[in-house]
Amino acid sequence: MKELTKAEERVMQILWKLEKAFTREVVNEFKKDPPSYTTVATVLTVLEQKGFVKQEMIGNAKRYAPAISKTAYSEFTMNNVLGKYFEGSLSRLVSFFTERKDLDIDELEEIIKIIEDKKEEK
Amino acid sequence: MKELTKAEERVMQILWKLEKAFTREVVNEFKKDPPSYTTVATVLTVLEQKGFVKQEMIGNAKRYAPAISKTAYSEFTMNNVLGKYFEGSLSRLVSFFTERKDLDIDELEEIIKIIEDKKEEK
DNA sequence: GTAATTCTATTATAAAAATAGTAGATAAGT
DNA sequence: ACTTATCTACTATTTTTATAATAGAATTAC
Repeated sequence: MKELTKAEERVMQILWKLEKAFTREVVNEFKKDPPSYTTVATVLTVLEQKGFVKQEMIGNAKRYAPAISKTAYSEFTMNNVLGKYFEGSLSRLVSFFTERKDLDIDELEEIIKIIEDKKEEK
Repeated sequence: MKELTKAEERVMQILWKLEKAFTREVVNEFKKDPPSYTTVATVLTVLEQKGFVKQEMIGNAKRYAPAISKTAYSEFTMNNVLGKYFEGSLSRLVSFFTERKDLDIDELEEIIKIIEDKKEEK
């Protein structure tokens, strides 16, 4: 998988949210400084060429949908980040966060619960 | 803080590792397909303009060092990723990993320990 | 059924990123 | 001292990304 560019990523985030959308709908999701319709159309075309979205014709218009799930792309991104900044270790990442962020008790317990549950499974 | 471009990031990773380095040394760290000396020199100049590195003259050569720590940049990057893919929630991220990755018991326990320790503190 | 609107496809332009060559200064080897 | 190598500064080129205009097909509104 290749990395999304900024413009592409913005559009993908919208598509992941809407699940299916016409170009017009994607444009409308930009709250402020919406790019022009044709700009979005171009980005969608590129995304299709790159295999990130698929499209189907509805009447004369194309409706786009993600061809790659947000989850799959998240994993790709996280593996990159994890590899580059945490030597591929999740515990290092967690450690980093507990040091740098002021997490509240609830969040800490939530994490423990998640991990404990996983441990049970094994 | 602004995001590093790919080429910039590759150079920064080397500088973070070496802590201090002359252009030549940075070039030599590229294992395969090393870019030309002048390419690296240009990237370093840009990094300096952007404030990511600082430099000092040693004889007639510049020795570069990170002006921004890997930790600080990691945090910046993680906040971006966390915001975009995990609604800013660390527990969601951890949950994601435990679902998708086959973490071994040791790693799981390591994480619990980290979190428990933090909980103690509070 | 004609005018206005809405699409896509094609092409264009601009901006940013990546890569590197050249010139001139400096240093080093012998 | 003079040749060779090294380094920076400046400039140039190419590639990629971002943005959008234009033209023409299709659709909709009246």
